Amino acid sequence: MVVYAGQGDPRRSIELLWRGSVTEHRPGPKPGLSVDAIVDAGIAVADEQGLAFSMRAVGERLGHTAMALYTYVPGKNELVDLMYDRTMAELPTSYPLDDGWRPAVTRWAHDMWECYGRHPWVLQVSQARPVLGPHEFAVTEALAAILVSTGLPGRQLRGIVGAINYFVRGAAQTIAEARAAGGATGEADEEWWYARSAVLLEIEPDLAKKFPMLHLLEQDREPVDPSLPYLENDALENFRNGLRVLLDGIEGAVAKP
Amino acid sequence: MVVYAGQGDPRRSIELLWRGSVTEHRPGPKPGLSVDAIVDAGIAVADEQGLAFSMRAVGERLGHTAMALYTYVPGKNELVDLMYDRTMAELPTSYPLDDGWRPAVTRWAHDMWECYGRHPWVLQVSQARPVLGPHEFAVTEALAAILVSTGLPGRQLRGIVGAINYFVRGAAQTIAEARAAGGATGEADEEWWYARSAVLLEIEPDLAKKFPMLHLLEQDREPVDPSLPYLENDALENFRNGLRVLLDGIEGAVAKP
DNA sequence: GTTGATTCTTTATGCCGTAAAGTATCGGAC
DNA sequence: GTCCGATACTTTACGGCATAAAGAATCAAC
Repeated sequence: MVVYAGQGDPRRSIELLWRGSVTEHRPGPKPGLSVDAIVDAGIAVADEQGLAFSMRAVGERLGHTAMALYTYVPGKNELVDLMYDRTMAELPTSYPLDDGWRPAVTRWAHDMWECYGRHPWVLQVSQARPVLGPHEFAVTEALAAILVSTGLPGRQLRGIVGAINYFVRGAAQTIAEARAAGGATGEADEEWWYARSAVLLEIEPDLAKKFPMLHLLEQDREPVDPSLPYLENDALENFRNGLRVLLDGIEGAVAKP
Repeated sequence: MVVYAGQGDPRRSIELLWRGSVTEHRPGPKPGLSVDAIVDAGIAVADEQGLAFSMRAVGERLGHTAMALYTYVPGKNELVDLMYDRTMAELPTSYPLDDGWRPAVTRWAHDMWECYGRHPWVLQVSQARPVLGPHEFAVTEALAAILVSTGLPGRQLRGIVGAINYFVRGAAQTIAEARAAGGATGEADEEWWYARSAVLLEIEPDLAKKFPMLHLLEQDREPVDPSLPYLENDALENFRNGLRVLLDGIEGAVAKP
């Protein structure tokens, strides 16, 4: 299931996301943890195990129990929100426009793609309800800054920003989850794929005849980067070609009316 | 967390997906259930509760215990695979090309968008590892059939098929999860949104100055369909405008070399 | 009538997030 | 210096989940 962003107390969540340095504290034992440390540990655990990580795992990585985290963070959902926004802090907040908007958007998309590759669990955090954290804002601001330079009206730019986001996210998901699922069962993704399609061909031998267009689509293949495995090659090729088409569409809109 | 497709025994999964009518049975009590009935019940429950539905809920809807399901289906993951493929059966398997590829793709995208709207949980099923069911194949075959008529080479079409899929999926997710999250907390999404952004503006009053381009992007708004709530209006506008840009990009590729 | 395959229920295991209650540690007030 | 109350953290416990294991009921074939 997907973890929805921000179902807890809105004030508490937003304060955690936007907080400055914070909190001198008066009485009581000195804190052995901090929100920052917990968020870092959470990211590390999620990088290994995905969003299905447990609070116990995060606590243990910090030498404490799961319940210790609840002193700093209201619950797992809010922790995921914080992890998400922290991850977005890895990305640049502006891109040079010297060569125009197109190379800048391309770089933005590649940076985003790589960030998703480093932290695949981010793709499982709902993007519908924005986490509304500062770094998420900054990332979108960076893309918006590039696109505003096209001179297109806001109405059209909103659709474009969405399209780029969806595309990068989707393309990244294809590859990230392929890797993750292989890891989950202990199989390499290649093996998984071959096992499935072998069985499929055995049960449904005339697959190519039943779905001729899909079969046609699979023709005309050559490895983009021979050092990469099959599925990643595929994903990379689709990412580049798809992005090119999308950018062509934007170019058309800029050129026209 | 996301439910990954097909982690069980590949042979069993694929047989379930592609099985014909199946199974006379010899001794033992007559089955009170069937795979079909379970899949239907699963879809009904998931439509209400999302992918976090429990096997108990599905069993009870059929007047049985959770464990009864395991006679027919290896586990929850496989059930979700079956539900996914069954849902894809709602979509047309071909589109007329009388007016060319562009209106056909537009209709495909709208049908898909609406199907996601009816069954939002589908958006949470991993799309990385295709479920490899017959109806999923058929849906993609339909899109491929349209796009092959452009005459573009497979290399390029694969990226385009991906881009369209990702875009529709992403756009549908934005709206579907907005609705779902509202339902989860019992708030309407409008209220949720206003509560969050009110707190945000209170804590960070000069938001518009910190992210000027985002602020600029939000200008130039007018409701597409006044009968719809705010967020849905937004999503619909972005869907239409984004799709237009994407199709323009394809048109450019068709016209050019 | 008996055997054995099949359906379904019962029970139990081991996860999960987190509520509640208890313990230890400290700063400030007196 | 002593005590109060807030804070940090642990322990224990609860209800929920998927599903393994074992048992009860049902029927066809011999």
